[in-house]
Amino acid sequence: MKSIQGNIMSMEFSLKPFDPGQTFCCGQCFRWERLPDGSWEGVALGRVVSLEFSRGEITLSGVPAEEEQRWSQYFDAGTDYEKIREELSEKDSVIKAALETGSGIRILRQELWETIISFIISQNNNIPRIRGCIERLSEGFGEPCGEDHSGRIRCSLPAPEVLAALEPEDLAGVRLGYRAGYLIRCAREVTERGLPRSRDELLALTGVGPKVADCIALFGLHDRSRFPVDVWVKRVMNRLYGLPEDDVSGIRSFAEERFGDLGGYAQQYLFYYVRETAAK
DNA sequence: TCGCAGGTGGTCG
DNA sequence: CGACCACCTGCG
Repeated sequence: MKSIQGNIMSMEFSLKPFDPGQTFCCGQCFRWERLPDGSWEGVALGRVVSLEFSRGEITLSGVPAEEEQRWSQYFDAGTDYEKIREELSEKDSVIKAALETGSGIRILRQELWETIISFIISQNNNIPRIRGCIERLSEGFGEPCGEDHSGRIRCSLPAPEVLAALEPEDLAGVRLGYRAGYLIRCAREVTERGLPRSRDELLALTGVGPKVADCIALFGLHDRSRFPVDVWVKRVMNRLYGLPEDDVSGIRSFAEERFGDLGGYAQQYLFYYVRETAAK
């Protein structure tokens, strides 16, 4: 266990465009939350960090200065969002409206193994429960990362070798349901074969089908052309583009045709757009 | 009570 | 190959 005692450090870097609420709530991550004072707290890259944002400047607390590079990369600082947004806005009026609503979205560069676990858990599941599962799994089997605002010790997700050595019964308390078996088998496959490096290698893992593979490829392998089609995307593609909801391959090929290499960004804007405008 | 939630694996035809 | 369908869990 690494000690972060007496290491209460912070760093600042600029990011434009950026909106933490939009970025953390567009479906890509599960371990960031808004605190009552309006700041954000997250567990990522092996640390518990708090984030404040104003006037284009991010202030990150709980991170040593020498990790600045790592964290600006996590927030995708090297990508020109103005250019991407400009290019996408020329495609059609639907994506243009979505770009307005989610003007501060960025696609985080998350750790691969974390995205694998997270999106296997996400299948046939809802967001509050996904978050709960990830917390219980971390707390029970991960490594301590630090204290959060309430003084609770937060942990990383367990490494592949740790999960590989478990049996589904060991994970009963995490309440993953049938996904516990998927996770353990997947961890064993990763321990044997190494981490996946392509969508095809992802699809060869237990618990990873087309949708989950696209999410992991997009968020964990940083393949920005992937366009994950989940129920929300089906909904928005039907409502706004008139495509049949049950034809996933039709939606995929439409997206590829329309958005090309920028499919991943388009998906995030559309996902956020439909969630924001969801007539509950 | 029952369907549904950010799907997938297994089994049929 | 494509169409079904069971599946843990928790909530409305």
